[in-house]
Amino acid sequence: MSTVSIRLYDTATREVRDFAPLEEGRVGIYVCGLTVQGEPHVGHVRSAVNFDVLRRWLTHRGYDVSFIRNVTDIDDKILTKAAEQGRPWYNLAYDMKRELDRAYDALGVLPPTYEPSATGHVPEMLELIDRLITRGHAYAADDGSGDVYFDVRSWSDYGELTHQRIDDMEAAEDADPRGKRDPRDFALWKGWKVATEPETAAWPSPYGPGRPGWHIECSAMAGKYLGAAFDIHGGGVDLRFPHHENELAQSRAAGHAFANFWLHNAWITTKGEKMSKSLGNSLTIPKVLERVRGIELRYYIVAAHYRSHVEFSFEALEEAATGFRRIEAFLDRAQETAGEVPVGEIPVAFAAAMDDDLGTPAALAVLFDTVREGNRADDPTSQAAAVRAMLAVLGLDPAVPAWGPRGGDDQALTGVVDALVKALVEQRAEARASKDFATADAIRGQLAAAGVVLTDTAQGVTWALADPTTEKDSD
RNA sequence: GGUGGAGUGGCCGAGAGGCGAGGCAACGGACUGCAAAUCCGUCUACACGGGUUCAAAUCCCGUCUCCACCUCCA
Repeated sequence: MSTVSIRLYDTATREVRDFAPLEEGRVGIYVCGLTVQGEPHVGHVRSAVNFDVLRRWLTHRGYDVSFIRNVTDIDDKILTKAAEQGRPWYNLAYDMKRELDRAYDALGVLPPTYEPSATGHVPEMLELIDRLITRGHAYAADDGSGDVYFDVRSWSDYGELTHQRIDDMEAAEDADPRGKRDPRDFALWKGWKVATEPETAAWPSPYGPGRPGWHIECSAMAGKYLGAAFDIHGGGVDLRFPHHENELAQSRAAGHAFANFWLHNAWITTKGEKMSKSLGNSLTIPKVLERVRGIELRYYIVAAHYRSHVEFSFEALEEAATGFRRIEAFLDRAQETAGEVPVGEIPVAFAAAMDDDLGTPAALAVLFDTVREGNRADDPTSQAAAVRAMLAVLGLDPAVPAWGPRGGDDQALTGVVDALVKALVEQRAEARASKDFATADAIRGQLAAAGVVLTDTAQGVTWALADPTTEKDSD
């Protein structure tokens, strides 16, 4: 196990480096999850899928992976949106968290080892803040606001993650310096604004009632569940600065070595702009899943390298889905000719691609090569087994029960339809045997009209539901 | 102003000095009663201008265009 060398791109050093865990055989990963303030969209889910693949690959390589992904369930936006909607902030946050869980499930993202939430870790954050104040890297504002800030000037390494110098940074646009000593100082603790904020959003602290700043939660929770030093910290590119830079600064200033590798996934944009800006909710997960299945959306995401910017379009998504169905069709055929296909060994070339900074595109090329080889073979069992192994490690094995029956249909119903279709298939076979092709085609036509597609193969006739995406152009 | 990233064939999307990634689409062929699927084959590109090299999509210089971040956006 320890001889395999996985290489990963580390944002901090700006290079692909050999990955070695701090502790033999174990890997700790902390990924910044979402602020649960709205419905999750394709972009949000990309991060989750990318890091899910990382986790699965490390697990496949024999590491015992501890995977922590947080939920930010209190912040300015949650408070603002909840107020707009006239409901308690915790109701909005909880609601959106459940929505997010559904999205993760729909995309086959494994549950993390643990999913800590900010509101559940206020004491840990306060402890860290206290430590920073004691060490001279943070201060309580003297403007009576109850805010506590991190003192960036006190930490000479500030900017090390994104390689920026403090003096080159633009000062905050919000202009209101409040009680900051330097405009770049960031909030560790935000005093309760009695006039505008609900009492439920304030926690007691030595600095007065308030709530945590954004960055401090990740430092506190990563420290609690993964230790002062851990292997990998992940998130979207936008989080590099300020979020990760600040996490790093406050953690190091508190005396923790913190993350060894920093991984960042690139964006999915639509029409050249960030999804969060895109009009309306057309790209929320539930909406997108009206067009393709979750496993197909996942495939689309996995087909691009995690560090490559992806320009989302439904055309490209459906094209990808078509490609994925080719893999599924191969597995179906293999199963029909050879019975249950086991999960086999992963080809060396596939593993090499994955070891090289999670080269999923190259890995998929190996997968498709294997599919073609299997389609050519008299007995496709070994190729099918390899394909299943490769899919499994990408979280794309359609045989995994979590994906449910094909097309989302009920298993029992499928059995009934199967019996009915088989009866018609027999009638058609008789017609074909007596060269009555008009009747044979009529039967096939009837089935097609009902959404059942027949395929004649050397081994007999099979049926499948028509491609749902081509049926759904009505709206 | 600072820090990063990108421009690849009809489309998506890899690669990062030589030996044509892969997928989707299209076209031709095989198979088929027909179709579908599958297989075989075809089309085959690196934003622009210079340069280095036996050899450049890949390295260097310059130009253009686009994107992200710069204090609570994955």
